[in-house]
Amino acid sequence: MEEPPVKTLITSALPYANGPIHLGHLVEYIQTDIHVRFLRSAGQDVLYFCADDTHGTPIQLNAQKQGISPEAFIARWYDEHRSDFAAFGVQFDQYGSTNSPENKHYSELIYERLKAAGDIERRRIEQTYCEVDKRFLPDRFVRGTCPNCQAADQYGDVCEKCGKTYAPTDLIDPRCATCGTPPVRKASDHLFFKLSLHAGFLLDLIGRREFIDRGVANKLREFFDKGLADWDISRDGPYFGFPIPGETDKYFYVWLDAPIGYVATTEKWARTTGKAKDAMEFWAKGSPGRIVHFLGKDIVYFHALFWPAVLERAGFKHPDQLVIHGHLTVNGEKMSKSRGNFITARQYLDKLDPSYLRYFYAANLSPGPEDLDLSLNDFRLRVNGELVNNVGNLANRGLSILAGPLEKRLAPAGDGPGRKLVEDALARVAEVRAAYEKVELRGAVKAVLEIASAANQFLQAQAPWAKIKKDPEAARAVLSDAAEVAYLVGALLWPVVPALSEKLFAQLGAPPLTFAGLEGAKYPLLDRTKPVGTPEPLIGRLEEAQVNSILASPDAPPAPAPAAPKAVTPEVPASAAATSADIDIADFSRVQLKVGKILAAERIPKADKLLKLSVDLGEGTPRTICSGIAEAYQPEQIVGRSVVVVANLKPRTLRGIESRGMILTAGPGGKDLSLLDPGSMPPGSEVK
RNA sequence: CGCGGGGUGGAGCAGCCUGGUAGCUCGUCGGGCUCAUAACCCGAAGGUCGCAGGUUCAAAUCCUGCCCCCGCAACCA
Repeated sequence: MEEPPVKTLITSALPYANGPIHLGHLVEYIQTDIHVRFLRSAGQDVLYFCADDTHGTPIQLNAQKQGISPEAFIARWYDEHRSDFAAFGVQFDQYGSTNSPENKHYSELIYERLKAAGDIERRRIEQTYCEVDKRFLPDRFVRGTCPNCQAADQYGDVCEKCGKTYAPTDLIDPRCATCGTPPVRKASDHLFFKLSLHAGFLLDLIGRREFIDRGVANKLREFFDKGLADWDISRDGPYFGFPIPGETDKYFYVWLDAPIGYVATTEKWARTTGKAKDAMEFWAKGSPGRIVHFLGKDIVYFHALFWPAVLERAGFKHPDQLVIHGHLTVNGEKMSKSRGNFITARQYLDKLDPSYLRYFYAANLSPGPEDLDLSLNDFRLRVNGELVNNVGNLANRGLSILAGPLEKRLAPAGDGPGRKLVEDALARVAEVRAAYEKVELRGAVKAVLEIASAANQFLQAQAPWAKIKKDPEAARAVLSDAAEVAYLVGALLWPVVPALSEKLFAQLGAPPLTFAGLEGAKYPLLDRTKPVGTPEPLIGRLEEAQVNSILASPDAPPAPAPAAPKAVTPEVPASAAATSADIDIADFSRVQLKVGKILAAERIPKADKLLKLSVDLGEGTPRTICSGIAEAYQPEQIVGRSVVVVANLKPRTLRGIESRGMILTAGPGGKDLSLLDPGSMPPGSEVK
């Protein structure tokens, strides 16, 4: 039965052009790439698009800090992102940018259509404005108390406690997140997308199981329970983004034009390749084909609510499916610079082959939003035990006899004991295929492992290395059949580790085998008249030290040595693309460490972890330093103690108190830390 | 009562939606093989599936309550 190939347009979420690609990003891109490769291998017509997300205040401010234009700033990240993805074998049909003429065009088009449909409303709102920074503060740059549930320190757009969405000016006691001063209120016209009108449409959409994971849909329903708020899609200048047509000094909010980047990148692809007239062949309402977005659970809100409603109202096609993945943890913890387990794509690539990571992610990924843990120990053991020892070794052990004493010739297909092995393996192709289709990657990997394992058992039982002495042709038959399975395994694992599969095909002297090629395939798969190639190990084993070396941070290795002072990780500007493991002595000497004596200590109201300290650094006037040690120490027990202080740290306001310096401690934090003790040296003494 | 995720042999996980032999990888112990990347194969030990109730002929799986851990967030500079 020939079905017409399904045309599928697949995207991964757009990485923000404000920092390096890290292993957390790669969960998504690798998951998506594997799915795309599978569909392609199965003969489907599939396109994979992505782009850099380039607009918004953080990028503007960071560019400003570096004294370059936002355009120059995002250009750097664009190149780096592309090369990182390429190195991991993530193959886009097109990689665009939201700061492109195509995106400007579609952002304006969609906006005009929403306006024409009566979905845009102008409202004069009071907004927070920082007179120090001379700008309106984006939602995320205002903090304050939630007007709905009184929770403290909430962002300006949505309360993390009660889920209520509101405007930044609704906050009680707001303050500027960058400079800490209380902002003033200033009126300004804003444009709203009337999301509230489309609750019915959206509820129906997220109720479809094929659209989104059920658990995620349940979570999303909370927004409806509270009442869907309209969506403010404009921002006042200064802002890095597209000017809104017909308005003065107003720009599209970054989250309006970011997903439109999917459309814009489609357009760019169409123009570049000439394979379609324009993006509307895919995105116009009623267009044939499927649109599938892969994204992380943190941005479901935008993709499942705003985005489909915007598309629908603008006469576009909304996505058919959202595949939501969880977040990456490293050694069981959230990946973060301060924990020392932050691993960038570059750091990884400097040390390890991308195939290991692609394999490990696949072996652990299901289609749901569960988090994935990259425990480095587990990573090594699993990769070695499954990919290297089982799959890799299967190919190598059989081929080396064939290529050696048996002179690279395969046996003609026969009815020997290996035939059943191959036929049993072929019988499982449908299962593997089904798992890939459901993005149940770990299920696919598991089935492949069982197939490979059966072939290893077969070789063990048949012992061709013994047979060869008396009956070389019997050995040849056994090894040829084992090679069949290796060939099959190569095909089944190609979406996961294409580089290894291709290597394997070459060693077998066989053409690439695809899922499409396996459709109705029968024993034998290999052309038995062709000689095999030269075997060599597909991929080496991972050594413990090698794996640990991808953690560049000095306090990361499971140290037998006493814990290093935790706090010395300097905050590197996001722009410092080069993340190097070691610093030289000059870097270290920039940190001014001094002995300080604690003169007074008190709790800070409503702060669980902070103590306000008065510390003598031998400077005449004692300094005020806030330190997060309240869970480990009572104020009275530390008065009079000597401590080590970072003296030249940039002052920072914590809980409204300016803290000038940092107290060094050892240990993981919380209740479990201890102050570093400089002994009896007087206040102001240098520490080095 | 902030929201979410989770507690299954020594470690990490699957199974739970659609009740009915507790499975996978690693580790441990014993054996085999020697072609292969100290790899491969066979066998064994090891779990009252967080706790307490309930429903049922039958509960890891459904219901109720409780305990604990993690994430988000943040005041860890």
